[in-house]
Amino acid sequence: MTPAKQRAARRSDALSKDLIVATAIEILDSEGEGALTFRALARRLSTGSGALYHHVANKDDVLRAATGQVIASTTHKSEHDAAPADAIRALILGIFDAIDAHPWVGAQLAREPWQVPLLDLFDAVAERLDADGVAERTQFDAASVLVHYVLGVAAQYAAAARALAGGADPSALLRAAVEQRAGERSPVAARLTEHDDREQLRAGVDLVLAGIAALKGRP
Amino acid sequence: MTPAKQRAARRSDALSKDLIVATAIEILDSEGEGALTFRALARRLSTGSGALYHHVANKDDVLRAATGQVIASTTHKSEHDAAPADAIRALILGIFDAIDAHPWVGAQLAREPWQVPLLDLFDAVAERLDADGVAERTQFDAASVLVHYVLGVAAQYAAAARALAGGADPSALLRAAVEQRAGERSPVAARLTEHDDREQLRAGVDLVLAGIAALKGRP
DNA sequence: ACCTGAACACCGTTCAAGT
DNA sequence: ACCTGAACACCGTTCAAGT
Repeated sequence: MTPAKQRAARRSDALSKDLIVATAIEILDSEGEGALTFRALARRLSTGSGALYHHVANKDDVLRAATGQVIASTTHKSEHDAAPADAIRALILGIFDAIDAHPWVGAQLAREPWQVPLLDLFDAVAERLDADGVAERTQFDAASVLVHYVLGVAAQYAAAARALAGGADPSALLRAAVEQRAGERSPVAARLTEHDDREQLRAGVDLVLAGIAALKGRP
Repeated sequence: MTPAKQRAARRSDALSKDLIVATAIEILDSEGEGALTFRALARRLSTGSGALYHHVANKDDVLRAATGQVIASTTHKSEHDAAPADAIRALILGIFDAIDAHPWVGAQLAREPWQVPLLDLFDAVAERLDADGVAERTQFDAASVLVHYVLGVAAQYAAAARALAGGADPSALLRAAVEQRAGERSPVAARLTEHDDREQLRAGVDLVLAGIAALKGRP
């Protein structure tokens, strides 16, 4: 009996793209971005690394699918009865929470933007603003700011997770960078070392929402 | 005469971190992110790959220094007499222009955020708002949104440049992704395929500036 | 058709040996 | 002190050989 047959007999899960992607998510979540290799995938699946290429195109294909799965599961939870501002806050914070739970998603979103899940987010944001009577041009501008904003936060979060996995303390590194600068005055950036990322994201979204309201003509 | 001696005699440029970083920027600009290897660097510098480690810690060190050099050169051009809104627009668009000229900078900023140049940008934005009488909390929120926003744009831009270098047409890929979705209505995202990135960034910055003005209590 | 696993063409980094 | 370049420990991907 070959290993592949053993696996199929034991768990009734023949090798497939879904199984490969699910296993990739397991590895990424438990051991981090650096641990995802085709050799590690093949070992966990009790197969040869070459076998994977019968079901996925390449490593990017696996990462894209894994990211899509995580993001899609958050966007779908969008509530349709909430006020537009609340709905948008929930959408953006939902992306943050997904990245908080799976930091590698942040790195992948920054590496390959405009994947389908992000387009869905873009449209979901625009749709809420449309329902609120916001001009189409402002819908587009706002969606662009919010999606790129959370993309930037995602990238930063993933970098911090990588530093943490590498044994470094990201907040100590940030503190060191803040102090290293020749900057004499205006130490606003120093506050970066003491804020809560999720609360900061919410405050940023509120600032954008204030801008939308202002352009709508009501304070 | 060793190759190193020949190089030194010919151009009076002994191996140094500055020379290594300058050569790395040459490679990144002319051949893209994928072409920067220690072997390629060593070849251009007529030395052995091991010699580089006498002057730089590792590849990240080279990329960090190269990115810092590009970003620092744009932030320094900040005008001190312009209106706060104009100054902020100039700062953010300056980052965009740097990334437009050197797409690999976008990838590196997304990979290792909170490098010193970004902290400088953060402070520069906050300082302009401070001079304009904006509350400190709003200064911080606005700087956070604007810096992360341009970071997200940077990541997307770098990904598009990578796709282009790989022989693909990024805008065609985006169009395909837009059409691939099951999305029935609200095709706002479809407009992504026809906008100008720089103009869109400017519009997004204006939206944030409108939010700042609204929170300041004037329309 | 699918799997196997050695082989290929790369990486970043190290290190004994030179000067 | 600095340089050299082979060697090490990895990658993603391919492919002849099997079932």
